[in-house]
Amino acid sequence: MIVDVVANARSLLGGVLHGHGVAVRITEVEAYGGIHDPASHAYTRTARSEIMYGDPWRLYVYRSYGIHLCANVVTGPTETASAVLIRAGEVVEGIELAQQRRPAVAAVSLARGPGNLARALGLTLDDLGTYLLGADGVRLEMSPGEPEISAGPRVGVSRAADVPWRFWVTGDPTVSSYRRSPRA
DNA sequence: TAGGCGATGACCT
DNA sequence: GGTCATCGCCTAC
Repeated sequence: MIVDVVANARSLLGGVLHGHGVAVRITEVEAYGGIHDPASHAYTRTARSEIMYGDPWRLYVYRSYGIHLCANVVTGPTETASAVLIRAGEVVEGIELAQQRRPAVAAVSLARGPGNLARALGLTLDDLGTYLLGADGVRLEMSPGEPEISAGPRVGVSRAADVPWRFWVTGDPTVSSYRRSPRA
């Protein structure tokens, strides 16, 4: 199960996430091992994390620091609450719309960082629970091959801060920079 | 029921 | 590179 979420996180790199009129090629992700991972929201089962215990390939959107939204793919299997946080991507469709949502930002930074990515895609809490392999709304298009991948510790987590479950496309300019939690 | 604290980003130096 | 805004959620009374 832990191995699965890591494999799923890696396989999401290079895939394309379609939002509301904007699509991004995923360049950076983090794996969260659900009930076995102290850094995961699902480590303790609450109303907020309930969605992650359900069926896989659903969208988990949560609010961070009161303002930002972050997007996760629930990867299952059911009851393990494994999920993959989408941290960054490259806008490949609907650049004009993304720039409209994020004025005065360089193209390479449009979807750099989880909060920025969610904003570029136009995600809201209404998208919570969307089935990502469906035909409508927010959807995920898997990539056939795997790009060259680098790994490192996850950004901003205070627990399990040294677990190298952050994966990114090697050398890609849209990948966000590493910042360790001050409490780790 | 109240207090503390983020899976962050923007802005300032 | 460092600091701070900001508020919903979780945990402990």
